[in-house]
Amino acid sequence: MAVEQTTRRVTRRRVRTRANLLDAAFAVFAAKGFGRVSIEEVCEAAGYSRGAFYSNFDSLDELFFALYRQRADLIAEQVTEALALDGPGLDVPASVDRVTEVLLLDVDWLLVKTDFLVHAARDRAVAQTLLEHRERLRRAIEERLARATGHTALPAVLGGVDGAARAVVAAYDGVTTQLLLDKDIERARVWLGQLLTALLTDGSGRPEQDL
Amino acid sequence: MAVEQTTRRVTRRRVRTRANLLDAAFAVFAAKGFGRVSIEEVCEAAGYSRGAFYSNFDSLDELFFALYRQRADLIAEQVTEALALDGPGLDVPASVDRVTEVLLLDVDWLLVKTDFLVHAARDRAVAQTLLEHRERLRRAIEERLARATGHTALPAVLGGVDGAARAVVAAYDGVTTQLLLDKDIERARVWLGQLLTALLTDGSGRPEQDL
DNA sequence: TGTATCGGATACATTCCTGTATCGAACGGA
DNA sequence: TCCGTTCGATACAGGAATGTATCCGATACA
Repeated sequence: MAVEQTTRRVTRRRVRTRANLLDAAFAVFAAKGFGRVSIEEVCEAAGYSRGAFYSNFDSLDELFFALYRQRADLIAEQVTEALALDGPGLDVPASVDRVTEVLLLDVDWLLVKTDFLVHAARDRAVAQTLLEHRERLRRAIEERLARATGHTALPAVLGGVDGAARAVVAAYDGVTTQLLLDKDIERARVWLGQLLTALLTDGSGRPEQDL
Repeated sequence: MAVEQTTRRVTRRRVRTRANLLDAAFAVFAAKGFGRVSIEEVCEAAGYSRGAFYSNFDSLDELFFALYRQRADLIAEQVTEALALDGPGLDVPASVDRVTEVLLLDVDWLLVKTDFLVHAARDRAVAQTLLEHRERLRRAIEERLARATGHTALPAVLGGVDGAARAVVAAYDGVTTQLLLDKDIERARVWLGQLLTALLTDGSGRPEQDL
């Protein structure tokens, strides 16, 4: 953290500045990619000088990390909420619609998240953070699926609720990759729905909706 | 391209230099990520001065592009070959083993490829190249699956051989994402096998091996 | 409202990287 | 082997980004 001290009077101005810097960073990172952005650019976009930056962060890496945490937490909450909404039956299309509303809506977030992925792939500590975020999401899915068992059967190949949840995440990641290239959100949404239906049904051709 | 001229005597030395630069770039990009690499670093790793670089490329972007094409072509060939090998029956585990031997073996390649993905996600022209590469692979898979129909049935939800091939690619992408974080190749391989089995069987619980 | 502290602007030194221009050595063809 | 061409090393100038030190206006709190 920038400026260590046992006690520190944190003013409102500081909080605002920090938030503005993070917001500006998000926009700039999304547009140009983390690797092509300088501290100055972020400051300029936020309407501050570099003095403000160094007063709040030690490096661009630290800011990126903070940015990721902020948004990832937000999204994890939203997804958990969205999954908690519906009843015990597993209405795949409805759930997918609601969740993708959160997860696939904002291509900018996908861009930044992928930047963060390649960043994490080269740094154990950062990777750990990302893995934890992913696990939180997977857990939420797992619980959702668990509530549905008894009502519906999952395909055996994946090995229980745990495997099924992993499969959902993998499908999401797979669809994301394609989406980053063709930028066709609607297509991605439909496609994810199909994939999940294929993965979460026993394959009798009868999707397990509303059972 | 660097140094345009209608006719040009290309010496062997030049070819060697170019190849060395590309190889060095691959190593450096894999280790540090495209965004954190300077032209000088690539040259140093290759044992050349910057003069050699500018004689062969105009920018780091151009080199990156050339590097991607080179490796992507190689891999597309290998995958096509691997898929052409076996008979008309669809032996999912065997095919997966053989293909992942090529696709998931080299984490360095996955790192570079993902760097290229985020690069492409922000540049239409580059994205086009990546999409073409992906389509080549998808076609190879499609043909493989087509040869298997009549012997085996695919789940209807995905909508024919086309959809099934897309699903295979998505599964691969999904597993790749996780692999980049946990670096566990064996796990990834097993996991991809399970996913594909789940996706490509009619879900009766009976994988369509050796039919 | 007064005052001590905090936050951010500004200016500066520095480092790193880029791109170009030039030159000698290596190369290939005869 | 000789010669014209090509390749890559070296030196240089310019620019861009970084991090720090300093200062003044803003802010919290009594």
